[in-house]
Order: sequence, then structure tokens, then C-alpha cells
Amino acid sequence: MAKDRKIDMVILGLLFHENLSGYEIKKRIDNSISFFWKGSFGSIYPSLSALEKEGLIEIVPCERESARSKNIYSITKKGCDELKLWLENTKSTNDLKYETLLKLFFGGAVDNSISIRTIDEFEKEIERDLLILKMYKDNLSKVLDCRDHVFFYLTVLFGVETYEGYLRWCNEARNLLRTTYYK
Amino acid sequence: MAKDRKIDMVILGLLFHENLSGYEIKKRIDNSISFFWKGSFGSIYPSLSALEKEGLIEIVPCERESARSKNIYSITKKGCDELKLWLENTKSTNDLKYETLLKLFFGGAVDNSISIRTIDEFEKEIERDLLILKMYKDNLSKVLDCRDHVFFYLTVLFGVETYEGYLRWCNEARNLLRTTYYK
DNA sequence: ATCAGCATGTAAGGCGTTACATGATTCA
DNA sequence: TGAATCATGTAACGCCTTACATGCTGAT
Repeated sequence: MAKDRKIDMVILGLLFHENLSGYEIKKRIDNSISFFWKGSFGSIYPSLSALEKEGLIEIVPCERESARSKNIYSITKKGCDELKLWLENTKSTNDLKYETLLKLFFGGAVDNSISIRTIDEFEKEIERDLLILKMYKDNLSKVLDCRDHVFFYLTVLFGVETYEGYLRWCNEARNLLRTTYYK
Repeated sequence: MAKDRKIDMVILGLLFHENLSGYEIKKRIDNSISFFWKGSFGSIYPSLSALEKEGLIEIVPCERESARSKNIYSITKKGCDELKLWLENTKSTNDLKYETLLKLFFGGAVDNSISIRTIDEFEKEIERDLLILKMYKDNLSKVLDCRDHVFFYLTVLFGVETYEGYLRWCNEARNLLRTTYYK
């Protein structure tokens, strides 16, 4: 397996729950984990081929419905083992790239009003996404008796907690820029 | 200029404040912005060459101290313009990849104790980094009369706010996993 | 009939990391 | 004199994105 191709783990993780096609995997990523991980078709399909070649996943032979160009994959025993190995490894890499903060850090080169606009834009996006996260939170909190939902709930909680922190910061930051003398 | 090579902007931003060598740029990145952006020598040196070829930066002719293999760069007028253009563009990409959350999301495949260990590891790292951030915050808060420091302070505030959110979440998440029945 | 969504895949290219190679300087 | 740090750079490689190419299916 590729050394650090985390998309492999995303796919194995999703297939651990249910059999899926590449297209469905993309949808799962977009709907469930895109707040903290992304994936494109250009990375998903090659990864599926590679994982199959290595015997970590396999195509589910489709009964009836002939001539359909749709490949449903399932995880193999070997794939489960690989997934668990990764889960049990405590070392995780969290790679964050905030272009917003980069622009703010270099705000000395422009008028404060520019930096405030950068914050406004960030805030707008966060407010929009927070609404979605809170909706998820409400819905999931009603079905926490199912173990599977707990894990989804945890990541949503993470989103809500950090996004609310972002919004508090937006206000602090703007106030500071407003009370600071302009260039 | 390369379409999306943000390292170019990091370099231009740093050179806007002071003339620096590639090695010093690396240090500035590690000490000041590594919480939200990273850079390696393997990306810095090629970027410096490219930026110089395009006339956005230039080598400061070093007086005395001959035969020193040290290139100090300064930003040009053209470089400043490019930097400002980027700063004025409100569209920013914040690209977050939390392997920690990925592992938690797929926690259904292992015992809850594994997920708790993943959280513990994350918490340890955050606690360590938060100490540094708070030290920065304390020091910077005393010199906010200098405009330059305000921008650094803002990014540190961001770090403190989000990291404290992380820690609150660690406790919530662990509690949830402990009160949930084990596999 | 046509448009949106389902579905798979490839190609080009960009960005970045790690590891390697090399050598100067400084300080104990 | 030896170690740490300063200092620059290249090569290999890996990951991923964007854009493109193609065709089916189902609803209006």
C-alpha cells in the first residue's frame, strides 16, 4: 500500500460499514467528512484500483442488472486488518492551511479595512457551515443509541466547538483592527 | 507567477517587513506561522529562484564579507504590488486535514479504548502547543502599540481560541465514548 | 428530447515533502 | 577538533486537483 495515501483509509473506513461504488464513496465524503477531509474522483478511482490489486477490497459480483457499468466494492479481511492497524496507530497528522490567517498575518502591507473584509468573508462561510453542523448535531443527538452514530456525532461536535471559536475570534479580531490606528 | 503557490505569498509577505535569506525565511515560518502554515527548504529555495527570475524579489548585493554563500533577498515594487493584489482578494482557501478526526469517524471498527487513546494523543499535543501560544499572547499583548505586532497577535488569538475549543471537545468526546457501550 | 444526476476513468500538471549532498561558521 | 547550527540547493517521488472524455438513466 502507498505509504501515506490517507484516501486509502477513507475508502477502507467507509467500506467497513457498507459496500459502495466509487461515486457513492465520493458522496459519503462530501456529506459526512468534508469538514475535515476532502477527496476527488481523481484520487478515489485510482485508489480503488490499487486497493483491489492489493486484495484489500474486492468488487461485489452484481447479480441481475447486467451491463451496468457500476462497480460496487466490499472490504476484505485483509482490508479490515489494514484499517485497524491504522486506527490503532496513535500518531496522527493534522495538516492545517488557513489562507485567511496568512492574509491577516501579512495585513501590515494594506489598510486595516482590507483585513476586516478578509475576516468578514471568513465569518460568512463559517456561519453558513455552522448552521449545517448544528442541524447534523440535532439530528444525530436523537439517534445516539446506535453506536455508529456516536462517531459521526463526535466529529460534528468537533466542528461545532471549533466553528463557534472561529466566530468569537472574528469579533475579537475585528474589534482590534478597528481600535488600532489605520495605516 | 505560479497559479496557486502560496509559498510565494509567504515569502513576499515576510520580505515586505525585512530582507531575509532563505534560511531565515524558514525560521520565520517555523516560529511565527507554523500553526497555520508550513514550509520546507525544498519549496522555499525553488520559490526564491522563481520569484527572482520574475522580478518580484532581488538579491541584496552584500557589501564586505566576500565569498559568503548567503543570499539576502529584498522585495521589489512589482513584488509589493503582487502581494497587495493577493491580500485584497477576499477569496481564501482554508484547507484542513485532521487525521485525528478521520480515525475517530471510523472508530466503529475498533474498541472505544482505541479512540480514546487517539483523543488523548491529540490532547497532549494541543496542550503543549497551547502553552506556547499563550506565551506568545502574553508577550505580544504588551507591545500592541506597534502596528506590526497586532497582526501577529490576531493569529495567535485565533490559535488560543481554537485550541481551547479543541480541549473542551476532547473532554466531551471522551465522556461520550466512555458512557457509550463498548463493542 | 433534453437536462440533471449517475457513473467511471485518464491526463497533465502543480505543489510539496523527504532525503541527500555539500560546505562554512561558531563555540566549547 | 568536534558538534551544532548556518546555509543552499537538487532529485525523486508522492499526492492530489482540475479538466477532460464518455456514456447511461430517469424524470419532465
